[in-house]
Amino acid sequence: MVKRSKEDAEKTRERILAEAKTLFEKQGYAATSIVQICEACGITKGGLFHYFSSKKELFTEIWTDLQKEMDTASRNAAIAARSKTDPYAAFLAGIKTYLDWASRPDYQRIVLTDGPAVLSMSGWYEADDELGRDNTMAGMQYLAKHGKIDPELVMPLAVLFHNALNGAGFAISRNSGDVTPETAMHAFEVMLKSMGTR
Amino acid sequence: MVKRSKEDAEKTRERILAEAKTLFEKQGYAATSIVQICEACGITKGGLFHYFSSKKELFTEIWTDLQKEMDTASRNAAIAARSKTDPYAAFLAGIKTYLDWASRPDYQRIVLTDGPAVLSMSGWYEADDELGRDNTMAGMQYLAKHGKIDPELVMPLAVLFHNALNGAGFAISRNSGDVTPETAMHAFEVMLKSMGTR
DNA sequence: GACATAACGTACCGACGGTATGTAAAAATA
DNA sequence: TATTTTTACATACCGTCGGTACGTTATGTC
Repeated sequence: MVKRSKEDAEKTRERILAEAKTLFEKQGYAATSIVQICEACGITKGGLFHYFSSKKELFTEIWTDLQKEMDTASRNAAIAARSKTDPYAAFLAGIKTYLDWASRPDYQRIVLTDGPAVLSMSGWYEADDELGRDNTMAGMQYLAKHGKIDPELVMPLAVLFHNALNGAGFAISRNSGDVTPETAMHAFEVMLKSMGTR
Repeated sequence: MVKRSKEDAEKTRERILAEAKTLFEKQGYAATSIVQICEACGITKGGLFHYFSSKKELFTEIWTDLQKEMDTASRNAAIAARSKTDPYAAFLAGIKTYLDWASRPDYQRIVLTDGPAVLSMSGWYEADDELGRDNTMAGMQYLAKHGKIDPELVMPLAVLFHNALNGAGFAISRNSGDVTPETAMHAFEVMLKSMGTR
């Protein structure tokens, strides 16, 4: 068993991604070694480095996959919830989906906790901007278009709202009692709608 | 020169903390080695481990110091800005101070970026809760006391606002144009005061 | 002045991320 | 079908890392 077919090779690659993701989620990036990942996959380091040129690159792909999954999920939820009667419906549906994701342990650990440190902050923010913040941006632009907020504030408000959500995800997963997906969602709705009624 | 006096020892300890902080800020926690810190201090590993039992412990102390500094700074700013005419003044002054800190490179890298990964998220949140969120909690409680928001939402709203600020700090330091300390502050003020006018 | 202790230095260890190289089977080529 | 090239790994090795064990000597204490 020294060489597999192309199909098997693809499976090996996905196996590495899956096992690495599990270990990164459970132990964190730094505490997870490459050999540990290899053992979980039944291969050796030579095999892993054939597919990924570094531990960081492997992590980055896992990170990106998670972000893209979340992005399409919340985008789809927003589209599905579009309504002519309730202008906030789509935005809030996207938010709700994001909150669900942000309270998931894998998203928590990989994207929110380890991501910034591993991708050295700038890289994290670049990608996080492009993906996660689109939804909040759209929401804010909607409010601006309807004269609810100053157009100059679209960007900073989107940043504020987006990170408010990130933090809510943290608090929820911590499960310290006072913050649940429901209360967070409710609080966010209050926050958002107050903006529109001024 | 194998043994210094107690005064010198204290200086050595502070020297380690200072040099380590500089390196952690510039290169990040993972990319900074203990020997590198030692070289910057003019000592060897034996010396460093005499004061700090692990790299993580050293980092934790630097992290805690930074957080405490920021906390007292924003607390003092809030107290100094207290006003009978403007109920938001104290709260906003605290916020402003926090925004200033959150846009500092050392606070950025050490507390916001590397902190969660190194302190494994739960530890980060514990301390961050006790320190950084007190101010926002107080602000929300003020609003609740005056009937502006549902008391049940004090906690989740504090979480949302607190993390909105964290994110604003990131965006500011990234300096991508649209978000500056001024616009962020303005946006935050709008956000906060909308809550009170409903 | 004897003695314990504090403040380091020195030497070493296992584990880590990464590289260089080997190898056999699959795929491409003819 | 025979030959060549490439793919999919395994093996062996390297420098560096965080951490430990232990040594050494000046300092404080009685």
